[in-house]
Amino acid sequence: MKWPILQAFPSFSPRYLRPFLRLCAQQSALIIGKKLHALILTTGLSATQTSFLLNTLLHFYASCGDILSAQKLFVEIPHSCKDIADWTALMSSFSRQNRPHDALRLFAQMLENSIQIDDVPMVCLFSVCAWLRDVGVGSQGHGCVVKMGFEGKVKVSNAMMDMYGKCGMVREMRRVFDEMKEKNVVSWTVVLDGVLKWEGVRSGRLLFDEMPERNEVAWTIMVVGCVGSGFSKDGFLLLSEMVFHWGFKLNHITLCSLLSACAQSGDVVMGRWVHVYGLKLMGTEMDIMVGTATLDMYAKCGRVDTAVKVFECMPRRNVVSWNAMLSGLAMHGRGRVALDMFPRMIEEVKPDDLTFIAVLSACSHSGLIDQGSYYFDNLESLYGITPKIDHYACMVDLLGRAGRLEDAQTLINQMPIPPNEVVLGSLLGSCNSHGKLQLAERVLQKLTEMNPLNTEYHILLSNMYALAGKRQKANSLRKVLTTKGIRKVPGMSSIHVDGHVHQFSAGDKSHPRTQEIYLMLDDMVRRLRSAGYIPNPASQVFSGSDGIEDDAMDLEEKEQALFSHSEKLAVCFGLLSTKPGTPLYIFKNLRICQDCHAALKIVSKIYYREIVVRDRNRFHCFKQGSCSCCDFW
DNA sequence: CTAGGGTTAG
Repeated sequence: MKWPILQAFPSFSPRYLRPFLRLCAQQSALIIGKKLHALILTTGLSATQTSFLLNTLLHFYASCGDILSAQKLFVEIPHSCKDIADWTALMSSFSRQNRPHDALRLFAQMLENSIQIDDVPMVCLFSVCAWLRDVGVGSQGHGCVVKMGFEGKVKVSNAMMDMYGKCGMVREMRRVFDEMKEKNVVSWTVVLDGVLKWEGVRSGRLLFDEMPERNEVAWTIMVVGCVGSGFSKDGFLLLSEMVFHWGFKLNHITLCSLLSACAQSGDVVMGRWVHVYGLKLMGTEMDIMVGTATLDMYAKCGRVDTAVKVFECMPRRNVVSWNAMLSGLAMHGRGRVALDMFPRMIEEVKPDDLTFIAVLSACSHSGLIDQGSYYFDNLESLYGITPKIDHYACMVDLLGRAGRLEDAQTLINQMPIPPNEVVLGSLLGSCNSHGKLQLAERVLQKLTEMNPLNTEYHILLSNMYALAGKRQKANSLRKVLTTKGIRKVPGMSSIHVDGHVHQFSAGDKSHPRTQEIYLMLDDMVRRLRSAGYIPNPASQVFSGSDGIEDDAMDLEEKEQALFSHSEKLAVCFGLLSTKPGTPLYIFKNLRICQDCHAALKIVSKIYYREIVVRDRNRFHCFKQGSCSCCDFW
């Protein structure tokens, strides 16, 4: 056997092998490392010599993410040679591979085995708790830190603050921060992230200005925080200051986080800027991750055609890119296109379970029942994928939307896993669209057992009662909510104009241009009526989405309430603040209401405007009197 | 022959 690699070692001994294995670990060169491991076992090193290498090998496998091999070595290492670093290597490997519970179990075993814990596993513990949002275990960890006197270790405190921040315990986080004698950029950055998330952009900005030192991470977090809270203009100003004044270069991680923030908030203006920056930085050799984030941004900002273009221009694509593309098409109701692309996908990459969530939801949003059933039935046999609860949820959705509620129920009964909230919530939604009151009652019962705090389901059923003329039942159901003191999430619609996000709630009068908006609304309703639109007060009760208590209203009031739904207000503002003929892009946090859906179809026609609405479920593109969802939602 | 393990930005 000739191994060129052997010639690299003047003497085949741990002394030379160890640095080589470390290099493999650093570079994640799993194959080469494995060959070395094989050599070590076969080349006749003495048992003592080999045992000197076991820890290094463990570290190598742990850092390459080959947990199985790492675990095997962990068992093989004799007790006398196993120390804290070996435990920590394995634990951090679990945590990096998204197996937080295994990491926690290992930590518990360390305690059971009376291993003297030092600061490093503590950092790892907090990172796991942060990921799990488990402040219970996290604060126990805090206790350990105090007991063992690790508070002075900056990294430990940073990880601890991150844990508190991720869990929403801002006060705890700040307390730790204030008591730290020695802080570094990371400390400030962690706190900045938490404050932005839980106390808002204003407090975040104050903290940001106070920071003694800001690296590109801090800047990115600040910009993302602005964009995420609708402060688009401030975000953009900060981004240009970061790049042009301070000369920070954006790397692919920064680009991805910015793009994802733009996708979430619907900020296509900044999204485009970031896209262009990426193009200049990388040219046609666009990084796969950045390319994927870019197409995802365009899709989620309502520009699905641009998303397709970006996708087609990517020199290489992985399964994530394909999944993003397919689910983008699904959200836009382009189920047919998505299915046509699928054969091309399986030539390029191996589909995973997310792929089929995209495919099934594409079928569901486009009413392609047969195709959906086909893929679902063949998941295992053709693609080797065991259906998970989310796939069942898609199928229940698909059947339910199509009115096949019996089939949906049968499927739920056949599931090997008990149904979760998503599955039943989707079934309830279908009961609603198909007027199955009795089934809805049963489903609601189960849903309330699962999640007593969710108001949406009660409102849905209460609206169904109201629609069926059972006012008393409807009201008593609503009373249940009020006596429990639970308030529903208010419906909000927003629109980006000139770098600002304008947000509206139902009947909102807080906008500086309220007067003009309501004049426009009057005009709109008048023109809608003459175009044949009949307001549907039932859907005021029915939609429940924009939340106006409606017990005592007469018909006229109900109509008025209907007219001032948040999405209509946003459209009116859009009509009067953008150039004629330009499309309007509206974002709504809940599902679009049925009356608004009917109204916007006509608006798109009589105002010659394309109106794109992103609601919680999908996109609706209103154009010349019809909607891309084909009324199939 | 004795180092090796960890935090923030998808």
